[in-house]
Amino acid sequence: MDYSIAEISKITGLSAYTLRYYENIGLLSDIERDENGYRRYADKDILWIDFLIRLRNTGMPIGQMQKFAQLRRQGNSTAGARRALLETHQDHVLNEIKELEQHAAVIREKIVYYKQLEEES
Amino acid sequence: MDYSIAEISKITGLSAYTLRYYENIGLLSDIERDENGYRRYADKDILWIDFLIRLRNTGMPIGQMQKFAQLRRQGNSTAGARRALLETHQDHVLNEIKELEQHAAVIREKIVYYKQLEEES
DNA sequence: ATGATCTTTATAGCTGACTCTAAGGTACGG
DNA sequence: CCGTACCTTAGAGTCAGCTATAAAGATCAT
Repeated sequence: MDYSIAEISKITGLSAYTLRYYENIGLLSDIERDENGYRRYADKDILWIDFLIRLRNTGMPIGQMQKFAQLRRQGNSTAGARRALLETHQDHVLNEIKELEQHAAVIREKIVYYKQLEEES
Repeated sequence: MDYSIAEISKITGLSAYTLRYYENIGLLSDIERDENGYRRYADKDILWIDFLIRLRNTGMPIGQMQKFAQLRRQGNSTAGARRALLETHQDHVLNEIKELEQHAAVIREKIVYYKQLEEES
């Protein structure tokens, strides 16, 4: 199975613009082309794009994603480096979750404070 | 006690540029001036700046912070509106925490996968 | 009283991450 | 063979959120 850029856009939620952009900056590579030069995406590309989206959604900057994509292109021998990169990122994510929880607690206090203000007025 | 912009920058971690910028866009208001026109920040300003930082760190866009700051300037009668705004934001934050946890779980699986790859190679 | 080190304003520039435009090629229904 | 609906590229534009520059005034140590 392969897909046009419009189909992949629908499937992944990334715009066609963004898909081309990601390819330009090296996040996507080896995307097949049909006889007219149109991109044809494969199922494995969808998996990879979904993973990129996951990294993005956890706040990984594009520079690091590029590093990761580059290691991936270099084959299995870079598995260690890729794991290390992911573990560092994982630490960031877990840390961010903790911080968000603390912030959320303070915001909750503030909400309680406003409720009191409303009752008094 | 009052503080120069350089001191407040150190205390809050925001650059002097950012402090002036926040004042320009209405996030900070009624900052005192000394006889030379230099800004003099009060302790209440520090509390407010810290709260702004908290909102920022939980991903609140500046536009919403402006809305919040505007309500605050209008006095106690807006407590309800401010509480509502915070509650909506709180929902976003809690949701984001949930999503981050899910993403973190998938990244963990990926890390395990790379560990296997390394052992096989 | 001079140089270094603050501060002020207005305005320009930067970074990250897209998002769109222009100019053109391809496909396909009527 | 015309319209329109895709697709291509290179490059320009946008947006949020700062960050820096320029020109000038104030403070302070030597």
